[in-house]
Amino acid sequence: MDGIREKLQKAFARTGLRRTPQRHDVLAWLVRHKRHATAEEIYEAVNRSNQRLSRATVYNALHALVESGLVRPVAVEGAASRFDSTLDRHHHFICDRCGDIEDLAWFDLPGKAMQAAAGGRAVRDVEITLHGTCERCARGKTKHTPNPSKTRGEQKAC
Amino acid sequence: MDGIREKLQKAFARTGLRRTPQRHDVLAWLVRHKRHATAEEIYEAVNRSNQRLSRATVYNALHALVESGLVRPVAVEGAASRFDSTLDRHHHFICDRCGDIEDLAWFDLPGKAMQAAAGGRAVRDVEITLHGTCERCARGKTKHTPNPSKTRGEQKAC
DNA sequence: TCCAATTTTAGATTTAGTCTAAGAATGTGG
DNA sequence: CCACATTCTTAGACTAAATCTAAAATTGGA
Ligand SMILES: [Mn+2]
Ligand SMILES: [Mn+2]
Ligand SMILES: [Zn+2]
Ligand SMILES: [Zn+2]
Repeated sequence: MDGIREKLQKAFARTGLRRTPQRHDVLAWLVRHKRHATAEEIYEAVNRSNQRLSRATVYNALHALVESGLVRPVAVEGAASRFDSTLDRHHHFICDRCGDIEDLAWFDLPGKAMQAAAGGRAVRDVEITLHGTCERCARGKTKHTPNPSKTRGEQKAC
Repeated sequence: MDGIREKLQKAFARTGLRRTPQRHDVLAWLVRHKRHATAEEIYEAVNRSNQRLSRATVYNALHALVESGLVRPVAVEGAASRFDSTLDRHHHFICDRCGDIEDLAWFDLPGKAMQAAAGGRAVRDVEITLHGTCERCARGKTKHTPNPSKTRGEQKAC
């Protein structure tokens, strides 16, 4: 029955990243809310409850969190990067019609083939992304908004 | 002995994409030169020999080429997308120190596991990207800066 | 408490990419 | 060949994404 606050404190302690109020708020929002948000979305949401939080700080915090492994970035062709609080290992599916990013269950790569391909390089991370049409778009129920950066309502004090 | 011109004509014919001088120039440059160039790099290079080629046209051409499968985009976290003339199937390695993108030999995914993870989604393409430290950076003799925006903030020897 | 290092901030700046509206090129059918 | 609709290209304005700056605030430790 650890609260989220304690959980995040442990996460910060584990990685050695200094836990500032801003970093905490950004990570807490990511953990609690929809994944794959853009920096701008995070800024707007967190800034609502913490008036004095600047865009630059969101970027700073996200960079720090990514570097320490608490957050994973997802690059999207021609659009703003998205961010994912990595609780569990998983892969991604990006719909090329609506731009939505969905989580896929983790599955392993053939380690031997991969190592052969990587040669002498030091591999820190493997990223697998499937591209295609999501089920909603396949059903024709598409809003055709490849750049879906409009508000999430609903935010709460941390 | 087909020249590059004939090869590209065939490629355009095969995909059904209209071959305009601008699209041809962009694709020809990609095929001939370094892969993984940004739209801006392509614009600057091609524009040198064809004074009347606009930035918008480079983007238009790249999008058309990507859509028809002659070029593949490579999204990079926090930096401009790069473009790759796809001659052969391969994967990518991105160095998180210098930002360089290197080609890796193709290897297959466990198709069964992948299909299970994808569920009902229509998968058009699979993208595998390894992240880590390239051999040059590992050796500490980095003088290249292929992705200048990746070397922001603190960068020591890389 | 004091201090140096780190972090945050607002706003300016740079970079990436799209959009617009007018003109040029293309191809098709006559 | 021409007429004409369609597609493509263009310059530059515009929007969006991300970084930079330098001053102020916060922090942890001595
Ligand atoms: Mn995810
Ligand atoms: Mn490549
Ligand atoms: Zn979709
Ligand atoms: Zn490197």
